[in-house]
Amino acid sequence: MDKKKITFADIAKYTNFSKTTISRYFNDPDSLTLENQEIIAQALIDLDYQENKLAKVFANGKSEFVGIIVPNLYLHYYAEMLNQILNTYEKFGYKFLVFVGNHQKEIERQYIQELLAYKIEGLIILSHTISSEELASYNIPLVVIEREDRHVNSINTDNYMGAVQATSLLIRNHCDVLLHINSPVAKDIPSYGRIQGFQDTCREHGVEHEMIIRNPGHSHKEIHACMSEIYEYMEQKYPGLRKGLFLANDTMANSMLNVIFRKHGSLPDEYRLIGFDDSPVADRAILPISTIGQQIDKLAYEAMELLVTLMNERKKRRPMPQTELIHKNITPVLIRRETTD
Amino acid sequence: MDKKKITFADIAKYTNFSKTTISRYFNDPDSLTLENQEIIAQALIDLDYQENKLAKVFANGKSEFVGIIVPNLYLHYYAEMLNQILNTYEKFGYKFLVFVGNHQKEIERQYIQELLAYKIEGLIILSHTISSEELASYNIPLVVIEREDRHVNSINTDNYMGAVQATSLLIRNHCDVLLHINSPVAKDIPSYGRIQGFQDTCREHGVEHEMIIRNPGHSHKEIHACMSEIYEYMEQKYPGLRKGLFLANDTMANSMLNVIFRKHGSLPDEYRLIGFDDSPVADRAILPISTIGQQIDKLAYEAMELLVTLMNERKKRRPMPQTELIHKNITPVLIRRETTD
DNA sequence: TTGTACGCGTTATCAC
DNA sequence: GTGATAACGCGTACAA
Repeated sequence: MDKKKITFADIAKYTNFSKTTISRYFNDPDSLTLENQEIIAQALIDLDYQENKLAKVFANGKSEFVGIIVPNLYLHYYAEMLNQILNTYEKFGYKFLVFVGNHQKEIERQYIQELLAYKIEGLIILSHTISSEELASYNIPLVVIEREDRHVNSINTDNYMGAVQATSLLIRNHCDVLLHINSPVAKDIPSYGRIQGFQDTCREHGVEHEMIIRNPGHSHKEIHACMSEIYEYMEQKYPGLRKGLFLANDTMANSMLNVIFRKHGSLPDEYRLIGFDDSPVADRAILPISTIGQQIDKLAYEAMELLVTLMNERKKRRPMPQTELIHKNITPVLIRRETTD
Repeated sequence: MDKKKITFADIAKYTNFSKTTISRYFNDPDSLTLENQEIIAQALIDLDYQENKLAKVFANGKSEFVGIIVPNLYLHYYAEMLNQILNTYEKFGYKFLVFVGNHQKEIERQYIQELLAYKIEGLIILSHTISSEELASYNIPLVVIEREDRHVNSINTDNYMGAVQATSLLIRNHCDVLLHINSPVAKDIPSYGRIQGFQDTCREHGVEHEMIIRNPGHSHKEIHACMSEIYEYMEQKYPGLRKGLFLANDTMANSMLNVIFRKHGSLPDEYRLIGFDDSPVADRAILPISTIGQQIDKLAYEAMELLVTLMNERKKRRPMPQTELIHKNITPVLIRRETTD
C-alpha cells in the first residue's frame, strides 16, 4: 500500500529543489521559470502528491473555515438556506462546519467553542437561542440571518414590506375583512414586521381587520386542529363577508386551506388566502397557495459576502475595528397563485 | 484587545510546569496530582486559554473530520438525513464538512480532493454521480447511503420489504387492480427493490397489476401534469374497478391525490393510495397519505456507526484491511393514514 | 509524577 | 529565481 504520505520534502529531494521552491510553486508559481514549473508538476504526478491543507492552515493561520449553526433542518427554510450558503463555496472558497442546534442553548455554546477551537474565520448564526449580545462577545467575524440582531451584523428579509404586499393584495381582492393569523412573536425579531406591516396597511386603507395570535404547536395535527378552530370562529364572527387571510407561514396556510377545502370541496369565493415563505408545501397544496417568497438565495449570498469582507478586514496587518453594525434587508417577492385572484 | 493567543508554552511559564505537563492535563489528567490539576485549571481561566484543535490535529494526525457529499437539500429526505448525521456529533464527536453536489460529477470530484486535503478520516456519500468503483479507489473509510454500492460499504433502506408492505396493504384493501407508478430506475440502485417487491407480491397473490413508468420531471407543475395524464389513463382502462396505487414517492402520491380530490371533491372509494418516504408532504396533504416510512434516523446512525468502526480500525498500529464489504439494510415501516383503509 | 527534545508539513523571513 | 532556517502549537518517545 502507498501508506507514506508525500510531503514537500519528498518533492524537493526528487526534483533537487528546496522545500521553499515547492511551496512557491503552489503559492506564487510565476516566480519560478516555466521550465522548473513543469519539472515540479511532473514530480507531483510521479509521486502522487496529496496536498495537506491542515499543515498549510497551521502554518499561516488562515483556516478558510466558516462555522454555521442552524436551529434544525426539518423546516424547508433552514435546509434551503444551508443549501444556498454551502453553494457559495464555488464563489468564495470557504469550507463550512455545520452544527444543528435543536434549540438547546448550552449545547450551542459548546458548538461555538468547538468551532473556535478549529480556528474558524467567521460564523453564521441562524438559531435564536443565544442573544446577540453574547454572540458579539465572541469577538469573531459574525453574521446572523433573520433573528434578533441588536449587537451583531445581520441579513434579514424585509418582513414589513412582505406583509404590506400580502395585505395589499388581499385588499385589491375586495375582501371585506382581513385576518392575520400568527403565533406569538417577540418584537425584536425581524418577523415581527409581518404583524406591523399588516396592521399599518389595514389602517392606512381603513379596512376592518383582526389579529389572531395562537400557539398552534409544531405537529401537523396540532396545527390542523388550531386552524379548524380558527375557521369555526371566523365563520361565526364574519358570516357572509369575504375574508382575506394572511397566514404567517405556508404551513399554516396549507392547513387552513385543507380545512376550508374539505368543508366545501373547493375554495369558496368567500375566502382569499396568502401565506409566507414560498416553501414547497405552498406550491403542492390542493390549490397552489399565493405567498410571499423569501429570497433565500440572496439572503445567503449577502450574508456570505458581508462575512467575507469582515474576514478579509481581519486579515489585514492593521485591521480597522468595525465601527458600526450592518443590517441589510432583502425585499421578498409576491407570488400570486390560485388562492387569490 | 486580547490579540495574542495563549499557548501551552504560556501556561507552562505561568504555572512553572513544562508544556508536556500541560498537554497531559488535557489528555490524561489523572496522571497529575489533583493539586496540580487545580493549579493548571486556574491558570487556564486566568489566561483565558482557547484550545487549538488544529494544532492538535496537525500533531497527531487525527482530524476528527468526516466529509459528506449530499446531492441537494431541496428534497426533505436529504435534509433530514443530513440532520440525523450531524446529530451523531453528540455520540461520536466527529465534525462534518458538508458539500452539496448538485449532480455535477466533476465538481464532486473536486470536493473529494478538498476533503482529502483536509485530512478527513472518513467519507459519507449520498450522491449518485460517482461510481462506487471510483469511490473505492480513494482508499479511505467510506460509507454510502441508498445508492449504487457494488464496491463500497453501504446502508440502505430495505426497499423490497417496503414495497411488499405497501402492496400487501393494497391487496388487503380489496383492490381489483394494482398500479405501481415510478420513474425509470437503474437495477443496481437500492430503490429498484420497490419495483421488484411490487411485482413479486402481486404475482404471489395473483392480482392483476401494471407498472407505469414515466419521467415526470422535477417541477411540481410537470409532476402534476404527469399524474393528470396517468389518472385519465386509469379511468379509461379500469372503469368501475377499485384501483390500488403504489406511488414511488410521496411527492407523486400527493400530486395524484390532488388530481383525484379536485375531480371528485373527496377520495372516492374506487381509489386506494400509498406513497413512499414519509416526507412531510404526505402528512400535510389534503388527506393524510399512507406511506412507507424510511427510518432516516436509523440509516444515519448505522452509517456513522459503521464508519466509526472503519476509522478506528484504520487508526490501529497494524490495521486489518477490510476483507469484505458490508451492506446493511434497514427495514422501513408501514404508516397507515387516510388514503388506505 | 514530571521534563527534554524532537516531529508533524507547511509558510515566512531572510539571505544569496 | 532560489535556498536555509525558523516559526506555527501540540503530541510523544524517552529520560529523570
